[in-house]
Amino acid sequence: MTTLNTKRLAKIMKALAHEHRLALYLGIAQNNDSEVDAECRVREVAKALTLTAPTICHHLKELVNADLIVTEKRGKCLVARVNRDTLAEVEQVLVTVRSGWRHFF
Amino acid sequence: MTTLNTKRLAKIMKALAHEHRLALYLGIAQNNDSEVDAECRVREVAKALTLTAPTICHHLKELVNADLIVTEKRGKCLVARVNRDTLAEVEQVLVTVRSGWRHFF
DNA sequence: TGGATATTTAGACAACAATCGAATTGTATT
DNA sequence: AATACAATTCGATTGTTGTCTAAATATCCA
Repeated sequence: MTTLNTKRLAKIMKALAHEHRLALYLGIAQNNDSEVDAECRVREVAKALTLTAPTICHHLKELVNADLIVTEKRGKCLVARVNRDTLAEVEQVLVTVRSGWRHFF
Repeated sequence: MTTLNTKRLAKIMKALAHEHRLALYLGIAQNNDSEVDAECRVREVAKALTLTAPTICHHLKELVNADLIVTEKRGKCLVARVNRDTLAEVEQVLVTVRSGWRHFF
């Protein structure tokens, strides 16, 4: 787990900075608690977003790359779940900033 | 205070999604608690980031536009401070997502 | 093995965004 | 009013990214 410096934080933000990608992320988060996180996210969500599969694939890669989600192949399909640790890290920064911490960078 | 839908959240994220702009934001946050928030942020931070004034100006506008900061002109100079409400809103979403809320969109 | 379904890669294109230099506007001071 | 300093606007350029189609790869099942 890398330290959350400005560069890495910017990368995480960037991954969430696009409406479609954010919706994708939130969609994954939604279906995340259920033990049955075992459907084909990609194709399913693709429809909901009226985007093509390659585009979704591209967005997924960015989310993975920012450590926001992890993916796993199950049979033909791909399942994804959010990485709560990353989320917690970001939360931490926001709280810190909001409460006026001075030693960030 | 607008509702924090996907679109608006994406916009906020986008404002923080660039390394320089994030650094700018964090810099503003840093000098924020002090009652003496009364220096020329822009030119000052511009030097720290090795960017030109127009570029900083551009970034500031995006931060303002995302409701992340508010600016105020004091004499020749510009002072800025973070909008904690927006920050709190985002925090709220992250906490919500992390704890598995299902009713976001 | 062959067909069906799902994801990924590759390549192309259009839209967007970051940056700069030059010129402009605003404000204070003399 | 003139000068000096700070910020902004404008226009151009360059690099990045979201999206698509077409093709490739992977996995399951009959």
